[in-house]
Amino acid sequence: MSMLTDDLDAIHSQAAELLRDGGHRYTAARRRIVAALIGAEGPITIPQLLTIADHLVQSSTYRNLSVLEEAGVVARVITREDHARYELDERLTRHHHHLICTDCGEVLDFELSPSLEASLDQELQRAGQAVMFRIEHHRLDLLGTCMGCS
Amino acid sequence: MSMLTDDLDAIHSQAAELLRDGGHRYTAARRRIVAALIGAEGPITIPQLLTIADHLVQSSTYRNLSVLEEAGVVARVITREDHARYELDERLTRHHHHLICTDCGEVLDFELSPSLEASLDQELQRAGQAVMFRIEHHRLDLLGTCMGCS
DNA sequence: ATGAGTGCAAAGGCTTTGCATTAGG
DNA sequence: CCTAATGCAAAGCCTTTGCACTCAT
Repeated sequence: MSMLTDDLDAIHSQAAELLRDGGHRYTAARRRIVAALIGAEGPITIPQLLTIADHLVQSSTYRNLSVLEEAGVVARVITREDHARYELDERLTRHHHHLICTDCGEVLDFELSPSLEASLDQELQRAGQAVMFRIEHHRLDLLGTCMGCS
Repeated sequence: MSMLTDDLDAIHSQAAELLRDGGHRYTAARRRIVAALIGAEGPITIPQLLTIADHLVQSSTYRNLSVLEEAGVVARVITREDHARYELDERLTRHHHHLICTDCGEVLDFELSPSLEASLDQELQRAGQAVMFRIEHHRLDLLGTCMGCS
């Protein structure tokens, strides 16, 4: 999720605020994590994160990603691999979906047309009500083969 | 995915055939796994599976689920938990989606209206082409709170 | 007979935790 | 100051693997 330079400060500010709300601090290590996620093309694994960003300790990074997730700054993305993937939470970016390559595991972002997104939401609400399920959000992924692997 | 009694034989037959195609056997243990999945309301974890069905050894069950998945008999479902979940593959059942309780982790099946499913597919194809991604299938889940947890 | 399948136990590998130290507010 | 955060190492936990035995064809 690469961003305009203008948005960077906004993202960091929101991250700081979300953390404060949860009684946490926006430390240098957490800022490094967020910065790395801003620069990524899509959700990245923890090994990738540890490679991209310097001065990140594995255990602290796991802990920080937990805190950041709980605070709503980042979101854990489930694919099918061993490694968990993380991205910035949609409240700091935009609602989007994922293209997951079943070959190499890489994940790309994409967006749906607003109209389809709307009718989808509508019907999902209906489907949820039918089974007394309170829907918080949905997750739509495409599984297939990416350009490099096909 | 509970089924009509009439469908049971068909499912087992298809399972046997899919396995044969891959050079595998439809053994008693594998039949027990499939039977347990037929009886489930949705994707179940391996601990659940080991509890529901008797005479299943953990390591063999893991191995068998791998074989069954590779053969296309079962599908691994990704949620957010520690335990993997499995269900019968859609080719033995029907295309459907999941309601995932973010509280207790349970997963229920549901279906979308055929018309929305169609327009969704259409737009997803388009979205995939835009980034040179060959789409095999999609995955749509609802995250929220189930009746018991709300 | 012959290779797939099984069971038990041990090992792998991602993730989490204990604990002493450091640092942010 | 005082609590959150950090680093290092060790432990956890789901899952996989080695190996000898059994079973299906």
